[in-house]
Amino acid sequence: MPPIDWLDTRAAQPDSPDPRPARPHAGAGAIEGWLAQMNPAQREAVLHEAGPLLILAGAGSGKTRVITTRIARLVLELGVPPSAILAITFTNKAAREMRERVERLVPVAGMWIGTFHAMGARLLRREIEALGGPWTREFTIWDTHDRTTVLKQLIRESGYDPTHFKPAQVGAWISAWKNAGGARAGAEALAAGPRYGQDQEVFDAVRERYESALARNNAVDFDDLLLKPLALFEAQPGLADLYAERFQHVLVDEYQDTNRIQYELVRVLSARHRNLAVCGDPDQSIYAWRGADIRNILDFERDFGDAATPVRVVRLEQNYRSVQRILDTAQGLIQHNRARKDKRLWTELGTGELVDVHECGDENDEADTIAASISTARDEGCSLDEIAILFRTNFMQRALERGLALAGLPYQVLGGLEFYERREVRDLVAWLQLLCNESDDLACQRALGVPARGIGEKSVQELLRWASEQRMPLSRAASSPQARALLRGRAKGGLEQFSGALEALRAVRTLPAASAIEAVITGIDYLAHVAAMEDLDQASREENVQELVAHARAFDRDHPGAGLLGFLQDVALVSDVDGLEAGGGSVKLLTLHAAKGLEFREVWIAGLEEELLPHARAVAAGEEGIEEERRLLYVGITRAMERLHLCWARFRGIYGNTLPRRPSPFLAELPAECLSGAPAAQDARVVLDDEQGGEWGEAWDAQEPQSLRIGDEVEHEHFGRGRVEDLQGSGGTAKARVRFALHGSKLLALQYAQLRPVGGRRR
DNA sequence: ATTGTTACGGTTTTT
DNA sequence: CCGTAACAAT
Repeated sequence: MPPIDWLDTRAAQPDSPDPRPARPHAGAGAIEGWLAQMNPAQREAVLHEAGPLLILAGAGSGKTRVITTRIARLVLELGVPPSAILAITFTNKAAREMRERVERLVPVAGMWIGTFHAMGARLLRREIEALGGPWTREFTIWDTHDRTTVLKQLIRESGYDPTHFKPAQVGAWISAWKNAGGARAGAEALAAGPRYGQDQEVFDAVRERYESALARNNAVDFDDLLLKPLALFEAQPGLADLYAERFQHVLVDEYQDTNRIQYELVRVLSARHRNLAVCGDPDQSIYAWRGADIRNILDFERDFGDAATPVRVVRLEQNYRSVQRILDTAQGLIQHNRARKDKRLWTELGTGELVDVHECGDENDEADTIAASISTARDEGCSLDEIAILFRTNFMQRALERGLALAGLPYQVLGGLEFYERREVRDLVAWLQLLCNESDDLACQRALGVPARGIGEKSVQELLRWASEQRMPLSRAASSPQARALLRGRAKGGLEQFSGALEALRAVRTLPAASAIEAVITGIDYLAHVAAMEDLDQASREENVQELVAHARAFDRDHPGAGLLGFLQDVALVSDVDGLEAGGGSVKLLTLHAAKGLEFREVWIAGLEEELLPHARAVAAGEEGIEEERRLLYVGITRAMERLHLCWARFRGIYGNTLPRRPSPFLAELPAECLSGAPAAQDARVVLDDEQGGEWGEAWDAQEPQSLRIGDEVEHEHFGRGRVEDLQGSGGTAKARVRFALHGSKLLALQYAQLRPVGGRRR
């Protein structure tokens, strides 16, 4: 088996047939030119040579440019071989971008650039067999979805009710436990993990089963991608030394978002040469909820510096992205965080226009407002590519999409996991996983029913039972005549068909990804299967299949030699497919989290409302939660280069109910002199200043429910005229269902909605 | 075993 | 409201 090291072998130029074309790269002299365009702080960060380096980089301060130039200089002037450089990013998108930008400057062959998880996967592909467990280098990566599926079975097997112990929740708990160090030590660490009272016993039992399922299936989950390398390094210091020796320079981006395990990995990998450069912005730390520990960056100086080699700290505060007004707005907001090192961004890009605050009727009105304004911008020659709409939670996406579609504006959703969640994609991926890793029972279970062969739930259970008795993987059991004897009728024939297909396809594991997928599609006659499932539009299913093949082809082109296993790894780790799509000419829709690291000429942030931003659950978590939400909005604001629009709606449909909303308290924290459309901010102030009273208080005085009758004509300030269809509750909880001419039927809380009776009736 | 129906529950954010 | 999941029917 050839060494699996595909990230090393990526072609320098995608369109070139030669994997290693001799590209003209900048000579050493070019460095002077790059440095000349930089500010002193940036230069300092680039030129720093040995020892730990902390780059505190504000939003838009040219951080990526500094890192890429720094890498280029290491190679060109200090003669560091590319293979001695490890650059870690937080998202795949960032990794891709960094690789592309470094590639333009110097040869990158042999350089490790990727996310923590990709790095872990890569390391394990080489070394997992040294760990001494049952894993082989063909291991499967189980994603969160897979984990949930497996847990559901295990919870049931353990005699518990999956509706009570929710698989996803148990999975989250197991993940937290593993990351808290549970898997690495004994009772002491066990106590360190979060505890769940009397459910603890159940969690522990399921967790143990889950871990042995991973081992039995030759699978690892996302957490293992970080934990196993660390365990490996701890068990075999010699191996750790080997890597630490290799990586003369380690660079970590978005360091404020690293968790404890990542911190320790970085520590091990940089231990020998101690040339660790980290880069981050505490104001943009938005992942505490998944274990990121902001102390990693705050304590960096103490943790990695000593008297002989103190940490060099560089602060990048000149912003090259946004106009001053946007920076002032962001600054005004973030200043409200208490736990914060002060920092002040400045720009030479001019003052810019005021930030627009839009007060909308409801989520559809919000979407229409945004769409209408973007239409106008387009007519004035603005490219849609440069416009983004950001939102807090995914459910908001739908209304926004609708508004854009209605206005005939092309859009693209970024960062959605959708593609790999599609059934047909998962079907094919399951087959591929199984062909690479015959121990993967999960993939096998799925593949057994693709296409439908008359092997139902019961037959699968039967096979599983027999397989586990024989201590063999499901896929091998499926090919065994003894197992076949357990089944009868249609299932028996189906199983024969299945094992035939499996046998015939066995060889595809060594093919390039695209060829392998095509072979599977033919081998199991998948397109006929797709055509047979007439539930949704099968045209789009076929398209998805074609798209998967196209992805594979692109992967093969970019990573020659990586093969099917490499592709599957990419599929497991890369959630955003957008980089591969032709994304030209469309408005971008994305969550605030997904927006980090990106920039757009014009940015819209929707849903600046109480309970949404800051999110109710963050608020419940206390002041720290609110501060993280504030940072999240800060990230959103600082994505904008020229124009920023903030929206909130007086009503929003949530779970089918239209609820009255209040503007986000964050709006009141923005400097008034930066805003236009100020009423919203004033409203927010009223809310903050005086919870009960003020003009709003009056408006909220409860209406007499008796004053309305079913059938009454009423007028609503945003929805216009409508007729009362139904009344329910009384007093403060009284609600009326009103059908509006233009907005359909809404359930309105009378306490908040100001319904004016029309047609003579007075209250 | 597949299909159709109904009930229920869920929405933070992601590698 | 919507999508999924458990259930019933053929």
